[in-house]
Amino acid sequence: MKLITRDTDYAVRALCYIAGHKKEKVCVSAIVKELKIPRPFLRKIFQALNKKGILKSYKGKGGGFELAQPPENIFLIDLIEVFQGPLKINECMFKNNVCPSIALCPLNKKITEIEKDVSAQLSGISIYSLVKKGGFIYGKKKNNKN
Amino acid sequence: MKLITRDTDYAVRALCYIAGHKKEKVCVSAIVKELKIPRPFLRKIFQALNKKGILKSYKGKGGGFELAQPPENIFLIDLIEVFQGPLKINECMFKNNVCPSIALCPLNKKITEIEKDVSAQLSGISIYSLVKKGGFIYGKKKNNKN
DNA sequence: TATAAATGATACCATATTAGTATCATTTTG
DNA sequence: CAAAATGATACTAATATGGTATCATTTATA
Repeated sequence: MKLITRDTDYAVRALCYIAGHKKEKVCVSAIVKELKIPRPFLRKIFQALNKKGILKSYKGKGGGFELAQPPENIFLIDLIEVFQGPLKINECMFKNNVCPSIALCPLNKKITEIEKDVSAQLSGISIYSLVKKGGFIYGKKKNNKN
Repeated sequence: MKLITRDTDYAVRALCYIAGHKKEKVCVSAIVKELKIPRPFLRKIFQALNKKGILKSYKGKGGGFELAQPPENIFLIDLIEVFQGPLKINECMFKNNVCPSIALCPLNKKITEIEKDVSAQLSGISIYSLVKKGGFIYGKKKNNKN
């Protein structure tokens, strides 16, 4: 059972990478080289993040991406919601007319509590909080010939 | 994003149903009728629960299933693990040799904490705790001709 | 102004997971 | 022996996941 899928995963890593290159635009090719993410997949991911206002893109030669928001304001929960839709632990247990009432259902109540907890915790993990501790510092570009 | 899949869902409901019929064996057909779960699917689910020692089966005419353990001892986490494998929120973020070390990775650390929280909460929800509150009392069999 | 290097848009494809179905064998009661 | 139950197992359909592929557009710069 996965809470985080591959695209969310890659997005987190790539955003951390960009966050480590503060003043620079970073192009997909550079990240692909460094993080070994399949290039077209990362392009798709970045286009989504761009549309959602998490990345800002620059087209044309010398273009690339930068964070559209400070890394303190980009949270894991946001990325999960971009790629996996809204956090919703259970959505099918109560649809039939079998359970007397979703409002009264004790399971639904408990699951909803867990959901809120998880959501709160995921909302506390920012890109900044991941980068500052050092685990995701990927080193600056060396001699990039592409 | 789902934490609970359909089979786990059905299993919970069916076990609650059985728990409401304490002294009786309950056959698949009866549950199917009451809960509107697809019959062959529920059969598959019950065979899995039987193998895991959560249900006890009686073959032959007049046979059926009963709980192999008291409902106080059957927890949501157990059912999730039967049908969805072990709770593991993230398993792919750290496999490559990109991240310096999984032990140092701040994201892994935080995700692991969330994982433990969720697991603890799911371990606190027993079939009994769902049945006793009344939300899952499905009423006894009426005149069952199958 | 042509070309190279970047992203934008979009459609497609392969694999895995989820949600079942179908069938035949076996057991048990009557 | 027949009916009614589960056991075992294989198959199938739909959806989600993890990508590819292609062409269009923009921009810097030689």
